Parts: sequence; structure tokens; C-alpha cells
Amino acid sequence: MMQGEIPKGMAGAGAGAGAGELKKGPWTAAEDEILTEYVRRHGEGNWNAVRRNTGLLRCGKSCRLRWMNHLRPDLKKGSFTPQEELVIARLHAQLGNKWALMASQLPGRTDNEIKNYWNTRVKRHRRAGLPLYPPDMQSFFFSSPPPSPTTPLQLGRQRRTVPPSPLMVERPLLFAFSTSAPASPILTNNGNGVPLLVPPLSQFAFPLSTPASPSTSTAPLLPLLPPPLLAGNHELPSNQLVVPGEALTTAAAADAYMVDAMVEELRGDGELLVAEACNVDQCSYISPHQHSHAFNGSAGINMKSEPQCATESIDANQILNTIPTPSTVTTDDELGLAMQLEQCPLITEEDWNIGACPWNNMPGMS
DNA sequence: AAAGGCTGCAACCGCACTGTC
DNA sequence: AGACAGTGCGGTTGCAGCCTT
Repeated sequence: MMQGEIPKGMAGAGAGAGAGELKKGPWTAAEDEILTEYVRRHGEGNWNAVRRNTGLLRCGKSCRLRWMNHLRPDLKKGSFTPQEELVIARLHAQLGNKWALMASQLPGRTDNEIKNYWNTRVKRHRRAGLPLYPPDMQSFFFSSPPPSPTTPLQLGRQRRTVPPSPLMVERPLLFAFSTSAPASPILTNNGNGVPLLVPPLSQFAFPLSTPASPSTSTAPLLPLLPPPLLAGNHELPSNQLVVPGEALTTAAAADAYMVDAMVEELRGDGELLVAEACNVDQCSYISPHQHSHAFNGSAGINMKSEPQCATESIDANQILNTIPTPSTVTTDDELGLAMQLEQCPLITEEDWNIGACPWNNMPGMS
């Protein structure tokens, strides 16, 4: 049955359902119309009132979902552009499966859309034995396995407890050992009072080849977004590129603005804790399995009360220097992927998209 | 042409958070 | 402080259409 088609016995809102019964399944055009009209009159929110006021036999959650994902007038239809795909990959590298946060960076796109896209991408790339992340990010992974595409088992109940940023949190140990990323993890607060492991601060927009200083917290690391994406003529949503009233002149400015938006969401109460010059011996390793309790004081570390590394408040803008952190959980697939990555170091931006990828002779490819 | 597999997408479900009483 | 409703989020599922054999 196609979207908008009225199923047998369900013509019209609620038809075919008994009184008080909530309808499920695909929305009909009539239902869409009712919901749209309701929102036009009353605005978004109070979704449970939709049913009361319109007789629409849909629960509030269903109404909200339908509106947010399909009926909102500002939704962008159609497939993702290559630019959007790059943004998604980079955001995923930094945020993990934070679909809503990612969606906030892609105007007109929904979390569901991004989630579906990414999950499809994971499947496709895994099957093809291709890396999930763009070339500039892969350069980081040469020194450590690529991030986990995030499995339900790893992340299912971590939500709201510890943000599941696969590159930031799941593999801090490997990150700390990474030769390309001097160990100076930063603990930051995500707004829920939960610290996040974030990598050392760096000159965010500086080239990756900038000499690293292991003794400082300013080692050059991976930019959130590649300069070509932000500084070139790529078309991006306005709120991703230019601060209103300011000309965007450098990739750094673009990066900074992009991340600023993220920082605003991530910082919450604004408290950021820095583990200064912290090495693996000094900082507790938080495994993915410890996430649910590592910060409550009963296990792992509690950076607020008993920091095992020296901490200090930092400006939120310093999070600009975030870098993907490898996961400590490595599946067989990932190991294979990492090996493939190491054997295929010369990956170009053009090659990254699977459609154009010529690596069908890569090791492990069937 | 038909069957089976694959893909993309819409929608549901359960859990967590937040605000109000 | 606890209950409750409303809302948001991420994981999962079901299904139609497409593709491959």
C-alpha cells in the first residue's frame, strides 16, 4: 500500500476502528489533512489533544511523528546530497547515533531520515567491505581501528546515560594510545551532568600535519568538517555555514560556527572538565560496558567529585577541537575493516561514495 | 515470467527526560 | 517527593517496490 492511499475499511480518519481504538499503520491523506489543519490552527505540541479535538484515532506520539517526519512544511524532500552525506558522516563520527542532534545540523532533514540513511549505509558498506567514514577521517584510523557503527547491544540502554559517541567515548583507550592523537583527553559535560570524553584541544582548522605536542593539550587533530566542504562552493544550509551578518572567509570560521552550534547543544550547563596532560595511566578507562554506571560515583570515574586527572573549566569553544576517538569495542567486521583501511590508504573524496568507489578488488571483498 | 532477496522508508515501541501538580 | 502527562529519542519492524537469478 502506498503512502497516502486509503486502506480498505479505513477510509477517512478513524474509519474502521472502534470507538477508543487507536489506529496504526500508514497514514491516509485524510488523516494528514486533519493533522495539518490542526497544527495550522493550534500550532505544534500538545499532541494528545489532537485526538481529543479532531477525533483522529491516532495517539499523540503518532501525530507528532507524522508531523515532524512528513507534514512539516520546512521538510526537504529527496535523497541526501553528497554534501549532506559528508556532514552526516562527520557528525556521526563525533556524536555517534545522536540522530536528533545530527538532524539539527541538517535543516529540513529528520532524525528518522538520517537514521535510515546511516543504517542503510552501514549495511551497504559493511557488505562491500568499505570504510564508513570519509578519507580525511580514515587517516586518523590508520593508527587505530575505525569506529563502531554502533550496535544496539552496545548502545541500546546507554542513551541518556552516557552519550554514545563512538569516536569520543567508546574507545578512549585506543584513542589514548593512538600515535596520531596524543593522549590528552578532555572530560566534558553533555548537559545531562554526564561527562564525555573528548580529545585534546587543537587548532581545529589547522592542517593535520601540524606538529603535535604531546605535552600540551593543543595537538592538531581531525577537524569536524573538512575544509573543502565548508570553504568551497558546496551548498549547505545557511545555518551551517554562515553566522548571520558575518562573512564566512575561512574554513576555520565555518568549522567554528558549525561546532559552536553543536557545542551549544552539548555543553548543557556549560561545565566542561578538562583532564590536563592526562595519559592512560592517569585517566580511568571507561569501557562501553561501564557507561551506564561509570559516572555515578559507584564505578569508573566521577570527574566531578573525584577526578583522577587535574581538571579545569574551559571555554566551550575549545570543543571545536574534538576529534574522533576509536572505540574499545572491536568486532570481527571492524577488524577486517581496519585491515582493509590500512591496506588502502589512498582514498580520495571522490572515491568515498560507494557508487564511485573502485575498491571492488579490496582484500576481503567477495 | 516468476520467485526470492534486497533496499529504502514509514511507523511503531520502549525508555528517558521534563514539567506540573 | 512522588505520580503523572507530555514529549523526545533511538532501535526495531513491516512492507512495498526494485533487483537479481
